[in-house]
This record gives sequence, structure tokens and C-alpha cells, in this order.
Amino acid sequence: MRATIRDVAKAAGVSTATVSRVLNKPDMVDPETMERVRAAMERMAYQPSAIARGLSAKRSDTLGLIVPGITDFFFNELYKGIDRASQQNGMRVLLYDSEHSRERALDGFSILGGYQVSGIIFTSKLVTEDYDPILQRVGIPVVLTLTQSEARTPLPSFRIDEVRAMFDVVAFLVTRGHQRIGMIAGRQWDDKTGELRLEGYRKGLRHFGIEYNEELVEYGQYRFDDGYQAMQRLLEKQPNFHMTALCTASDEMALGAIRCLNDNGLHVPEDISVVGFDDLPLARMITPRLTTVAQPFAEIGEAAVSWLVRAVGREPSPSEIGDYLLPHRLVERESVRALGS
Amino acid sequence: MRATIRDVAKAAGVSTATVSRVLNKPDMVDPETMERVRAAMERMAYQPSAIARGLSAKRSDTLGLIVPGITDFFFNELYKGIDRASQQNGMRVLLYDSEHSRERALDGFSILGGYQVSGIIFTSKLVTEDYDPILQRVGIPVVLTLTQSEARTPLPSFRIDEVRAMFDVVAFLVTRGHQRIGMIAGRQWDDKTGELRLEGYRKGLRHFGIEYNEELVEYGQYRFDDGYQAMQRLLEKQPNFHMTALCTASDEMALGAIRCLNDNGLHVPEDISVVGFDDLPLARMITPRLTTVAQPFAEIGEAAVSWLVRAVGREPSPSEIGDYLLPHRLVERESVRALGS
DNA sequence: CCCCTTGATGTCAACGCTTTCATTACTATT
DNA sequence: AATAGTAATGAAAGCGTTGACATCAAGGGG
Repeated sequence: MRATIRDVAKAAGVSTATVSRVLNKPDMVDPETMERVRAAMERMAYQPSAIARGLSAKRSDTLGLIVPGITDFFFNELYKGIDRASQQNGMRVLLYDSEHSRERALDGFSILGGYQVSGIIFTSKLVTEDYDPILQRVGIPVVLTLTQSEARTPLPSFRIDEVRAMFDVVAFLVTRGHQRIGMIAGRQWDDKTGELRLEGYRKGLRHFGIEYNEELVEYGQYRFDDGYQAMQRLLEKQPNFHMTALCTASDEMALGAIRCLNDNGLHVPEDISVVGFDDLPLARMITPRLTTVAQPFAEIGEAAVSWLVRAVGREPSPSEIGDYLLPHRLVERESVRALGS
Repeated sequence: MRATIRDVAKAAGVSTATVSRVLNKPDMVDPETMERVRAAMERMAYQPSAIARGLSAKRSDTLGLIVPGITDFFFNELYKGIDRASQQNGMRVLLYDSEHSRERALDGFSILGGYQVSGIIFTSKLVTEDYDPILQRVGIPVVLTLTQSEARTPLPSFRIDEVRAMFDVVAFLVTRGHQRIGMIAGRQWDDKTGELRLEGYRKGLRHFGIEYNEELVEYGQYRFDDGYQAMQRLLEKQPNFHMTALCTASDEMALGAIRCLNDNGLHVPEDISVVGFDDLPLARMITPRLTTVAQPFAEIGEAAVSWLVRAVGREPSPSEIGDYLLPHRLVERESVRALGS
């Protein structure tokens, strides 16, 4: 049986309260006593029960993280930031995978609530009005990352300016001489990101006086296979292929598209330029190295955690509940070729 | 404030014990009462406190997972299996990232212990004798995945037959006409996997009467950059390059090696064949699709969980504490070229 | 010399559950 | 009709902490 606070107290000849104090408010216990208690703890390999502590103190120093899918390639990067920041604030992270299901996401709030988490980070799925009831009653701060909210409960969100990012991609492509620019956009039932990026694409086109052409646009759900199939459809839609550049809504889809192109005897960037979105670690590993939009995943994770840490235990002021847009960055590598002279 | 069991009890006109029973032993409560209680729960959006439950019942329905690094590419696959199996057994998973540090790994046991986890899954680092003290006193079952133990405390492990797997790779290469086969092996301070795979390589060579040649072997710590640099060194070691095939200890290193080769004007598989190890999702995404050894990550995760579930609350018999070798599989794709006629 | 601080410690009631044990009201057995 | 089971429920004691409050000795100001 593990040693409890009581065992330590007895061994050190003090009360449990004192032991608790050396752990939590060290400056109000006598140095000498402290030493004795510390020694006893050491000797008995005492490890305080986080469970009991959570129950008693009504805080658990734990943050809940709800992700749609653990296998989404960006997860690791985001988690890294969250974990690092949590560490620094003496918090742990409890992970919950909603498996892209709205019901499970909803459940996530209750379940994490059952663990007394001090805050919840919700990721990459649009928050709609049907989240309101749960949001109302969780009673702990919730922040959004890589997404935003359409619910009535005000929620802070940390993300990039999607529209602007994709606009930048188009602008970049245009300065490289491209005019026939296609897109594999993202589309998923509970996702707004896809629309935003598409909007950025159209806006870019418009800004440079290029006409929007349905023929050049296809959709996918962000994963590799979606990219592959979307590219396939794109190829079929225009037998006399004359697109010179392609934007995508995710690096994974970019990979899929490239694979598909290769399978059809087309080369990147010689025959067509491709730009990704996310800047996953693998973007720099493949050949050709992928030109892409870097999302500051780690920073977003850190920002979310520190917001949460600041918010715990008090009602955040309305001015703090903003839509925080972190800077993205276009990373130029090898998958885009400059056209013309 | 969230509703507690007491609130529900009052609302349903029963005692808290009864409410607890409808949750935990539904068959010993009257259907009618049950209905009333259920209704009350529903009405009040009652969510039992996992914390309180854990404290009281001394089990938390939670498994602890210690991984060396969340950004290791295989993590997601392994986690998927673990999460799925946990789900099915009504368990949650608490994640702990040791950041490749032995101290932090050691801490992990205590910390997870503080959360009353019912079992711990330890991953991909060799367990040595210095783990014995903690292992002795955690008092809950521990299983190893993707690694094994050299400690005196007997621990079950779930992994593949590394030696055999790499032997198979060599055999495969030989049947494809390769003789000058190099290797980028894995090496890390607390890792035995690397040695094992190297041993498989040497064994394979020996079996086919090929002489082992230091010149053709380099080491790395499994990541992309390690692979790149190792390849670099390989290239430098033999200016008149005549290696026709390369085994690697990880897909990531294979990617790195391929990248390096490309940067030096060499093509895979035309100029040299490469085989990876792991079969990460990205192995099929890149060009050329990577021929590699598939580790059954998900199955390993599932096996570990079900072992744990079976072991919780009882002393597992020595016969159960085995070194479980799960079947690997050589996945043939496009990165190996058949030599000669 | 007494009273009031102050600092260090102890006491004890929570926290929200589970779980024994006791109680009650039936039903079956003799 | 008396006794023993049995099924459904309640009362209450923890589980390992924390935190409000009480206690106590030592020191300082009047």
C-alpha cells in the first residue's frame, strides 16, 4: 500500500495539516519541521494522491484537451505547445479524442468535467449553437484553438487569419507568374476553416483580376486520400490540363495531390506547382520540399494554456474573450516554380 | 455548481447509496426506483465525479501511458490502438511524455501513480535495473510496448521480433539481387531496439554469405535529420559509391536518407533501393512509396491494454508475464528495385 | 505584569463518492 | 404460525487531502 499523508505525519511526528502545508504553503512552516517532514516523505517514497487533492481542493491542476482525431497530423505539434505550457504552469493535460463525432465531442465536456479539469481546450471543429447548453453548465473556462465559435456563449479562440493566409498564397503564386490557379479546398460538416480558406482563395483571385473557375476547384476532408481523389477529379474535369498551380487546404491533401499527379506522370514543380497548408514536420522531409503556410501550432497551444491559466477561478472580462489571430507565415521551399521569364 | 450524487438522491427521494447503485450495480435496484433516479439524473444533467469515485473506490478506470516523445511519428498509431481498447473496456488514458529523459520517465510512474491509474503502459525505451525500485513500489501492473526489460522485476512486453524483422529485410533485398547492402541503424542511450535490428541485419548478411562491412553502416537516433546526416556520412565514407540497397531502422530515417540522396543527385529506387521500418502512414504517401516493415502498432496497443485490464486487481501468474512477439510484415512498395535480369 | 499579536501547529469538518452493514418488508419453508 | 431467506433500500464510515478555525507558546507594548 502506498504511504498516505497520515503515515508521513506520524513518521515525522506532526499533524497531517503540517505535511499538507510543507507541500502547499512551504513558507508558513518552521524550517526545522520542514526538514523532518521532507525526510519522512523521502524515506517513505510518499507521493500525494492527486485524486484526493482534487476532491478536497476542488481543483485538479489538470487541463482537458478535446481533439477530433489523434491521428490528424497536426495534433502532435499542437499538443507539444500545450504540454510544454502546461508543464510550466504545473498542470497536466487530459486528452479526449472525439473521433470527429459531434456527440462524442459533447460528451467530452461532461467527462472531462468529471475529472475536475480546471479548463478545456477545444480543437479544430466549429462550435455551433447546439454546444450552448453544455457550455453553459460546464462552469469552467473553455478556449478554442484552430477554430472559432458560432455559439452564443462567448468563447475565446486562438487561430490564424485563414482568409488572409490563403490570400497570401494566391498572391505568392501570382508573383511567381501563375494565373491558372486551382484549389483543393477543405470541407467537413462541422468545420468552417474550409470555407474561410476558400474565401481567401477567391479573394486573392479577385484581387488580381483572375476569374474564379469552378473547374479548378475540388473538395476533400483534409486527409491524404481526400487530396488524392480530389486531384483525380480535377484531372478528369479538364482533359486538356492547363492549371499551373494548385493551392490546398492541408499539407496532407497536398501530399495526396502530388502522389496523384506523380501517378499520372506529372511532376511537381516542373509541370505544376503545389502549395500546402499547415507546415507539418513532413513538409520539409519530402521531395520536393513543400512550400506551405506555417500555422504556429505550438504558439497557439501555449497561448491557449496561458489564457486558461489566467482565467481559472475568476470570471474573465468580456474584453479578454477575443478572437486571437496569431501570425502565419508562408514558407517557401521547392514545390512552386516561377513561371515565365 | 454541478449536481452531486446528493442532489440527485434528494430529487429522486432515495439515498445516495441507491443512486450509486443504479450507476454501478443496476441489477440490484428496483426497476421503478431506477427509472425515477435515471430521470432525476437526466433532469439535473448529473455527471458523476470521476475524482470522488476514484478516491472512494480506489480505482480510477484510468490507464497511464508513458511515451518518450509525443512528436515521435509512431506515437499516433500506437495511441490509436490503446485508446480504442481502453474505450472498449471503459477506461480512460492519461498521457505522460518523458521527453526522452530517464529521470522524467521515472517521475512518470510516481505521477501517474498519484492519479490512481490502474495500470501503466511504458513505451519504446529499454527498462534497466535502475527502474527496479520504482517498479517495486508502484504496486500496479506495468506493461511494456515496443521495448523490453532488463530489470529484475518481471514485466510483460509487447513488441515484434526485431532481429527477425531486419533479417527478413535483408533476405528480401537479396532475393531482389542486392549484395552491397548498407544500413542506417538506430542508436540511443536507453534503447535496445537499435542493437536488435542491427543484429538482424548482420545475421541476414551472414546467412547469405555476405561479408559485414563497417563502411556501409551508420547510426542515428531514428529521426529524419539523423537519417539525413547518417546518409551524408555514408556518402563521404565511400566516394566511389557502390551500395545498391539500404536498410534503415525507421521510416523517418529512411525519409532523411532519401532526401539526402536526392540532394546529391541520386534517385530512389533507380540508383539505390531503400527500405524503411515502421510503416508509418506517410510511408505510402511519399514518392516513391516506401517499402518497409510494418509494425502492428495498433495491435500492440490493444494487446497491452487487454493484458492490463486482465491483470488489474490480482497478481498475474508468472506464465502471463511473457515477452509477446507480435507478427510484423514486410510491405513491398516502390522504393526497392530488382537488380539484374 | 497583563493582554494582544504573531507564528507554528493541531483539530476536524468537508469534498463526492462507494461499500459494508443494518433494516425493512415480503415470500417461501416447516 | 413461526422461522428463515431474499430483495430493495438506507445509514454511516471511510477514501486522502485541504482549509477554516482553534490552540499554544513566545515576545512586545502598555
